[in-house]
Amino acid sequence: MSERRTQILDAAATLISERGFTSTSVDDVIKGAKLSGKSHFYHYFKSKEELGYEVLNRQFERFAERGLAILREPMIDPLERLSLFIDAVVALQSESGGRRGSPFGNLAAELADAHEGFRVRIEAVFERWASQIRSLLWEARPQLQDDVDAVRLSRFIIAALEGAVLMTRVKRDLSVLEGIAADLKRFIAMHVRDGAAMPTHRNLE
Amino acid sequence: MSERRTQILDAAATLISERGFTSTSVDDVIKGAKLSGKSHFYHYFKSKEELGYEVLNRQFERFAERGLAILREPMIDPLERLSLFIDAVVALQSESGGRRGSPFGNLAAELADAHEGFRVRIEAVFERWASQIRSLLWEARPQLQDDVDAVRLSRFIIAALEGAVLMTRVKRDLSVLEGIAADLKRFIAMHVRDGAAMPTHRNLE
DNA sequence: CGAAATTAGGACCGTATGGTCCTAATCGCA
DNA sequence: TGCGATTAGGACCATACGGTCCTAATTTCG
Repeated sequence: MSERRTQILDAAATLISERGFTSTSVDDVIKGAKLSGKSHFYHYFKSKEELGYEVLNRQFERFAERGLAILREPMIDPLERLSLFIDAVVALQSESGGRRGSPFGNLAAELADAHEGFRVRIEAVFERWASQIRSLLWEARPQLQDDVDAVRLSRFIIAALEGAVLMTRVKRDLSVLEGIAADLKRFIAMHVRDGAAMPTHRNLE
Repeated sequence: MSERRTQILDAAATLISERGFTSTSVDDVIKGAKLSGKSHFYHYFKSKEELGYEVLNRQFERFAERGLAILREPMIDPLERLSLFIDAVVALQSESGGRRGSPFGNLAAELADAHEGFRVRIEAVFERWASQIRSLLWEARPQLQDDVDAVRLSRFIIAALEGAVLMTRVKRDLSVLEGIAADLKRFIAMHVRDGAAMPTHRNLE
């Protein structure tokens, strides 16, 4: 992957997460990536749409590395991992100072109804995310109550986090996300088997 | 309020909730409301922005009448009301066949970072919504545990619902929302005082 | 009736959009 | 040395955007 390409993708990612896909023009991206002109851009991408798809992919990869990876840490108790993952989402959001939503939630709200190509790709992103959580819940099965529905619980976690990021952005107040994250942990703890010991009690309580 | 005006507002509300504010052009609204031309439109609204504000207001009023009103029903137990309200959100979403998100969540994701005027108005909407839930929780105080934080819980409920609507739209599957709504009720039930009887057990369990 | 509000319809403007095409300079590398 | 990939930069295009202005017909209502 050429350096210029990633430069363009990075600039586009920033712009899209700030203004949305539709409101980000190709000329904006060119300016942001300091390209010489349109032909320079179209040398690397065949259309703005394709750029958008690649940006989404990279955002997910980045999230997979910096967020979802925690869900697979082999040396940590699964439920503790889940709690650390929630912390990581809060931390990632803090980086942008509470501004800027989840890149997935943003694109979802903007394009889910209007653009089938994006909708399908965003759906795939959420599915991969949910699947990671499901695996973790499966692993934590001995500590969980028998009737825990991993599919439903994983969806609930994602929805709560996405909704929390959205509200945090609207209120411009990070403590909104922190509060919801804490409540979400309590909700998860609700599914723990009575006899099972809670991991470290640092994060889930 | 003249009939034409509401006609324009209704057409705009539909278009905006389908394609977002930015992607809805004044010409689209004119077509949708069957106006004769631009001057006809600008006879009623001084700008597209102002139209957007009024649409948002109307969406909230509609939501207040068809949704939030349930939270204030005087003859029903407060927690039961909360449960019925969640059902109402699901029902409202069903009307659009799972498509179309919350008009607030949509605008929030699209404009919260980009347009301060909208951000402030959307924040006010969420605040009024949260305040209704807080009142209800205050009313339900005797049935709730002492340490229930009404501010936090109300935010959690809204975030979960907004996130749920978003995911439902992406997956084009209403059962996602139904599942999250059910889990949300269980989370609320978690805050009920041990001794207190659950209302009808029909909705909260 | 007559004035005011509403409807109708079109011309126009400056700006921005995604995208194409073309020429020429520079670069890495075999 | 020479070839292909990259960089540079500009002209151009059809379309769309929000918004203004103007004229004239029609309706509403005191």
